[in-house]
Amino acid sequence: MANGARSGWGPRPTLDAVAELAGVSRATVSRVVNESSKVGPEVRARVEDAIRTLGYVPNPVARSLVTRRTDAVGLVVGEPSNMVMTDPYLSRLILATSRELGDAGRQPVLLLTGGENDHARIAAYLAGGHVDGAIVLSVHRTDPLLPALRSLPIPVMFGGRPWGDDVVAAGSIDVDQREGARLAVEHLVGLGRRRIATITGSLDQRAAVERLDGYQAVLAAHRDTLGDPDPALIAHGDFTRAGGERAMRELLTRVPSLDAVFAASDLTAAGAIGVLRRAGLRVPEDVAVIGFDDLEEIAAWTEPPLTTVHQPVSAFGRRLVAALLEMLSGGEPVREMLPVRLVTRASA
Amino acid sequence: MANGARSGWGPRPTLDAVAELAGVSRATVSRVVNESSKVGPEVRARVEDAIRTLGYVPNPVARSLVTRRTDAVGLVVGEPSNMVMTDPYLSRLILATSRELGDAGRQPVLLLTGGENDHARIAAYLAGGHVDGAIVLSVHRTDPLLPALRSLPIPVMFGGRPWGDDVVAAGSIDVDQREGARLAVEHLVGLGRRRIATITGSLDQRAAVERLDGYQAVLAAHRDTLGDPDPALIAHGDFTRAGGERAMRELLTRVPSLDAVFAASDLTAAGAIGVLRRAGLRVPEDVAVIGFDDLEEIAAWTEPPLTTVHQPVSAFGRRLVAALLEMLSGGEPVREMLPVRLVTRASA
DNA sequence: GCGACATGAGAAAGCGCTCTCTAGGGCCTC
DNA sequence: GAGGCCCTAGAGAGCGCTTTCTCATGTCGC
Repeated sequence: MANGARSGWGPRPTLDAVAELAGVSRATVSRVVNESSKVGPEVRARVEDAIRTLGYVPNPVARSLVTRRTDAVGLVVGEPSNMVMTDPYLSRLILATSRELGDAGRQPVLLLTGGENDHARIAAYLAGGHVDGAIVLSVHRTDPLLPALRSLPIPVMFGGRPWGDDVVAAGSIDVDQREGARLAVEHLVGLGRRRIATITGSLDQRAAVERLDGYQAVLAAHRDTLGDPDPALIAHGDFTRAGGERAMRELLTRVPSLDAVFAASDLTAAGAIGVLRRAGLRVPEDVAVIGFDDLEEIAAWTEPPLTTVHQPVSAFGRRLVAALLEMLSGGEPVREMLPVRLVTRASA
Repeated sequence: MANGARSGWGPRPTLDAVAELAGVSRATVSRVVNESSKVGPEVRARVEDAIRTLGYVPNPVARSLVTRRTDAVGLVVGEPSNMVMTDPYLSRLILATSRELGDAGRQPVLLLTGGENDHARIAAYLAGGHVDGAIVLSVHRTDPLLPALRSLPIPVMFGGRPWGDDVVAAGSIDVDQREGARLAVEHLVGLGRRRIATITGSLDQRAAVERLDGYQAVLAAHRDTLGDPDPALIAHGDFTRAGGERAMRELLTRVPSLDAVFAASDLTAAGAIGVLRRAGLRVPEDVAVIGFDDLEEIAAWTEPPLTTVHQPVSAFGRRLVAALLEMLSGGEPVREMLPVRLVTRASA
């Protein structure tokens, strides 16, 4: 009925049907389906025949009612209402993780937070036994889902450490954001740049804060040559291109003499480069620019190609899934930091 | 056990527990949970109390075993092995559809085809009663999943008409690809351009073929002013930026005199513009360029901003979901074509 | 050649929920 | 004031599967 009235959508054959056709008991069919070794070759063949002629497919719902597992994993994506689409890095991470789950025989169930009462629905979904565990990507500090995630009755892995992860009995994998920022800014210092600005990401995401931290750490470390850090060199973006443009314009107004910019994302960097060029400044001659992410679609195609901090997207997804699987089989929550590296192209 | 040994992951309270605490029968609790009207206010209150103190959450698995519905919908994305990430249009469509499903109280289950035996796993998943219906996006002609999709025991909606949709008992929504191409190329003709080239998308996707069709139709219609269509003006891309660059270089070699390009995607157009400018050609003065998709992140940020065919992403998702819901409640499969429009910016 | 033992297959008890069917009041009607 | 109704709540039968427990074989050792 829920399936409507179309032909071909009828009820599917059950275990009993197969059992009857094969002249065995339900239990035996179940054993065959689940590849238990305790079935004689002849009986097994008979059952397999029956399965084939009936086109039997086990009902996963009935199965998971008794096995208490669904082989599905929630993929929760914190989405600041309108912006998830805009972030190619996040898209890639989602897909990498999702593929990784598929390879592990787990069905990824994508859950986007963002709508009105979404977080309630999602929390209920997660708590309701629909999935064996969850992987959470890109939660924002203000996400109303966050409290619920802390007390979920299933294992949870965070991609990117959540705020206050010290109290969460969940694992997390993160890219070494601080180190990435450090590499980038050190590179700029090494290039002889003296007035190094930065455009941050949305500071309600921890990654943005840590990239800013890394930037500030380098500046502090080179206080002798660079002088006291100038707050005017910090402009706030939001990881987007438009945000990068806006911030770059601000910076240019405030500190026309700047000679380098460390942007919190490739998109931001691309926006910044656009503004710089339109302002008649040459990249990298007048202003060196470094991004963060190393997204093929962007970094390699800016003019000039972008020097940027490479984030290991596939490895990220892989580790996330591996760690969750460990937790699912009783292991302790994993905390891990993935290395980054600087990819030097033409922009710095 | 599947949940490991961590505290707090224990068994959840069942309907019986609630019933016992409230001093009523299971049936009554079920009625309260499902908001049946047949429960007296006093009893209802008692049950609600019990639910609250126990923190009861219904087990969806058990429920759907009897109701025969899961309230989940499969979101199948045909992924040419490595490339889904690269297509921002597809990402947006996925997310729009997914959000739309969420708003309709249906849980989107993202299924990416692409891996080795993925199609078998996915077909089994879809046929296995995990979801009530499916929405299929971006299937390629050679996708091994396609045959399986044709004979699924559940309602299916295709986003973008699949190859040979005439024989599929499924619905489809598509953007009017031909018309979009027609608008674009007519615009170029109207601008007085005479040697109008095109860069196609992957021709194993129907959208690419139809955009090419539209292009050819306009050229044929203007044969009197444009002369006989020149096959050298058609170069093959794959919707990506790199593909656009490659194709543009070919075109420039083959037909240096071209004065306009219709690209099958914004990404492709962006690539083409890059090549043109590096070749010392001005856009749009020397060569006018039109894209397809109208993705904010790209179209508005090329230099010059891109004239392009706008695809209604949100409406696409909305209609797709609405049509599937209709089928789920017994309606006939919907076939529909969404209108497109040309967005004129600076590149043509 | 008899008991001890694997080994393969069946019977049956659920998993947690929904939903029909049934029973018991209270209230209305005549 | 008795019969009939409606309304509420309980009993119980499954949904399709897994899994223990049990039993009937066939096999081996001594």
